[in-house]
Amino acid sequence: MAFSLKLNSSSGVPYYKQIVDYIIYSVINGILKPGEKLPTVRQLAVDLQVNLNTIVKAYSELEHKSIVHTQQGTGTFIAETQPDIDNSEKKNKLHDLCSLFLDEISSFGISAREALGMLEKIIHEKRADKKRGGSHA
Amino acid sequence: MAFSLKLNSSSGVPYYKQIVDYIIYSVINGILKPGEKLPTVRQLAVDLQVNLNTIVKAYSELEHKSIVHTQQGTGTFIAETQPDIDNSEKKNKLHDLCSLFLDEISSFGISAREALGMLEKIIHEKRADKKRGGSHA
Amino acid sequence: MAFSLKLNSSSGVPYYKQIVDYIIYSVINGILKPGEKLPTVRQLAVDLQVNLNTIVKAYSELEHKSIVHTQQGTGTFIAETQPDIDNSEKKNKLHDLCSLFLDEISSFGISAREALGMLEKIIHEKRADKKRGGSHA
Amino acid sequence: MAFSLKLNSSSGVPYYKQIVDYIIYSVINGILKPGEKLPTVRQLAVDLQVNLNTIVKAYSELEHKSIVHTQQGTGTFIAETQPDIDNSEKKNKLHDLCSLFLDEISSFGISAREALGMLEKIIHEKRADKKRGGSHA
DNA sequence: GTGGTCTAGACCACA
DNA sequence: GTGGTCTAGACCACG
Repeated sequence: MAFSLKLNSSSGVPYYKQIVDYIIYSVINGILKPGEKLPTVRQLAVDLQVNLNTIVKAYSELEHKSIVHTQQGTGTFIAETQPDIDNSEKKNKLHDLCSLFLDEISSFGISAREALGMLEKIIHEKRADKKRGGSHA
Repeated sequence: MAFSLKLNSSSGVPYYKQIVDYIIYSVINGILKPGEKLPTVRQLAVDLQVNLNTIVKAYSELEHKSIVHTQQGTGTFIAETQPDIDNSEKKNKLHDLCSLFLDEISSFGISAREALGMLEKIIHEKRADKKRGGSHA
Repeated sequence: MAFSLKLNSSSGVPYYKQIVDYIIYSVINGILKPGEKLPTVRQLAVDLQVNLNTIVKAYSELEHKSIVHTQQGTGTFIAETQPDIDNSEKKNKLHDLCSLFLDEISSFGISAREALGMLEKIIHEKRADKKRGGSHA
Repeated sequence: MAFSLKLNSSSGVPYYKQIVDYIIYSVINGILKPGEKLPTVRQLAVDLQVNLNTIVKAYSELEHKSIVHTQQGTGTFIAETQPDIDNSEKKNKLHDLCSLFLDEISSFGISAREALGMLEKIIHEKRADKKRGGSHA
């Protein structure tokens, strides 16, 4: 079945990046599983109503990141082994990013409470977008 | 006087936006005070080693946001009345920062749920630090 | 009997070429002997879990190179006379392998000069090993 | 000045890859130096007589490999810090690749001497190609 | 002027 | 049918 993704043409985020982000998000959250076949480039182009090359670019990006694996003539698949940062390193990275984020917002006079609220709002919006999408076209 | 600003050429954030952000940040934090004169576009272009048009674009943005005020032939000044940095501008910045943060963590294979957990943990730790004395940042 | 061949889906080398190379390799090294019957295309397709057409293409290539010989309704056999594997075929293979090798080292930031030096060093070591007895690989 | 590169349309190697390979080769061999500006995508497209998008693809590949660095509106530059594998690791990698290469050729009944000859021939051809090119168009 | 993105449409290699 | 490459040409953001 097609993706539940609707491209946002007014956000300024390039289509190809929205597709990349959506697939990464889906892999992280177990919506797409290792080995699973992605839609063909042509099919997804039709579904999302964008040019074929835009999908090609998105899939290429994902291949560069080792998130998907392409076999010519066969299709594109979620990679069996996801490039997982080893656990302790991941935890460090997470801590650093979060710490940096809190520093940044505080330098703009924004409270942590406000930031958490905004984060939850954005996450919620993204989920809603994904649920909503797919019924168009 | 020159700014203490170093442009980051590898972050992907456009120069003009880095300049805008820096000046807003400085106003919020009292580093630049209402009525204070900003460097001329030419001077700042030389200091930051960027194209003149880049500074022009940054100053225009700031003028558009009513954060600075340009007097023909005299220069550019921080506006006497900072209308709503606390409202619309801060909210925009907050949204941008949060969105960027979510992008970043997802590119490291970290889920939003994990990040929120870590943020809350860090916030909690900081609070505890403050109560205990907070001298060791 | 089935081949001891595992197709590598991540190498970028097309399946049909991997099969061709494997059979040529087997003929050169006496694993497959002149007149010996190859698996049917159907059987090999099942064994290697690839599309039937992939085997057809591989066998065609081999037939074109006069390495195998197909008898309608009977099967495919290693040709009785291996005409010039030692000449044109070997030369092609040599060129391919060398070209691939140079690509690989350059993608690791290694210059051709360095590689040639290392090759000569290894060759020299192997010769010395052989003279001393050669029992340790 | 333009590159001394002539695209080979009959080799089967995609244009964009020939360009990537050429630039990597040039960086490794000090022909292009860190910080040096590459031709604009439009200029190179004219010089090599290929479509602009082909150059864009080549430069993108190089950016993915962290070999070049792009600043929108300014141009594309050889990265200041080349992604250098640390020295001991590089040496190990080199040894492994060479060893593997020698094993491979010997399994095809090719002698090391033949391989070295072919390698030198290919290297020589590549150099000649680069020298020859650029005078056309 | 510089790169970034997108469209429309074509031809080729592989399964 | 599947992805890979390439062309021609357009519009946008940045410097």
